[in-house]
Amino acid sequence: MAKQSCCHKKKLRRGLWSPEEDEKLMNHIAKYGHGCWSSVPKLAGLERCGKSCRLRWINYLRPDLKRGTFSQEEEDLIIHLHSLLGNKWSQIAAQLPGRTDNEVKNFWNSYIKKRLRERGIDPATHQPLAEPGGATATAAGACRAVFGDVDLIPTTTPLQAPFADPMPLDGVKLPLEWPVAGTAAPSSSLSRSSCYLQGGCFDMDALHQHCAGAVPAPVVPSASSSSTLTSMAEAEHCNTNVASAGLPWLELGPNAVADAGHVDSYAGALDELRWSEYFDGAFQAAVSQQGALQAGPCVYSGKDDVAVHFDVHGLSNWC
DNA sequence: AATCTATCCAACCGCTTTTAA
DNA sequence: GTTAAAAGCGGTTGGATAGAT
Repeated sequence: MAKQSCCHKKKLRRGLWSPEEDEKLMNHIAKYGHGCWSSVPKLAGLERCGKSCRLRWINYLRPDLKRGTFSQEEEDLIIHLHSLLGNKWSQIAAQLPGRTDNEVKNFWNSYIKKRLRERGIDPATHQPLAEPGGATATAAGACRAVFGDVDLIPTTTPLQAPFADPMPLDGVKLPLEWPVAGTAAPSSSLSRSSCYLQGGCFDMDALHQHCAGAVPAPVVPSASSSSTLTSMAEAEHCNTNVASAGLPWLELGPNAVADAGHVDSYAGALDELRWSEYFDGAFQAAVSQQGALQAGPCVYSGKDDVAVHFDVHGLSNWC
């Protein structure tokens, strides 16, 4: 027997949110925080289930959402993280300040997947698609993802965290003109606000201290916002001057040993490889050039036996 | 102008994990 | 240790809209 959702059980309202509902929810959270989500609809005067309220807040009403089109950097980062993490949308979104897992997932499914296929890359495996009559690249787990053996190496310019100034909950005034269904939030009201309701955001103060050369402060990872990786990138930005021949904030490097000099030591052409090149076909050339280096079928793998254990939170150990 | 098709994305569903009693 | 509730997550659906015919 199919289980009915909580909304069905209680005959609650479903579907798109009206501006009035949005306003009720925003007003409630601005005043009291969300607390226990299951009690929010009742307290806010909404005929919705708590789950629906939570989703609406996380995916649309949260003041720290960026919205709008994804930048090239964001796109590249999503692809890279997907190659490492798979469909862990929440973890991927956590590295993209102001983006939600739902947004990233939709972007992936509607745009990136298609684009990768156009470039002859299997979005599921990040390997070249099988050529008709040619060798398949996905031979039964013979290889990890295309970027399976590389690490994210934060370099000179991290993705910009959109909120420089933490906004404490006390006294928070959410602009009521934003966002209503179908309208984009005015950037002025969103870009510098960071909602710390329920302690759900990363600690920019700690980050700034970190950047200023203070004792590295633990940056609290959070599912609702950017966490360690971005923080790491920013820290790197502040403390070191890592030459970046590729993306300004990201380089490819070997996975196994994340030592300071590993970029230089990474074999041949890979250390100059950029995502744009990857998409523009140079990727294919790099594959052929690297052919002699690679014993296995992995396109980017120079160390076939080194398993990848990518732990986003573990990246804090890099500091 | 009308209809069809493709695309995008907000929201839902159901499962898993975490937390509290 | 057990159980129930809450929260989190990823997959999927369906409505709105843009573009093509």
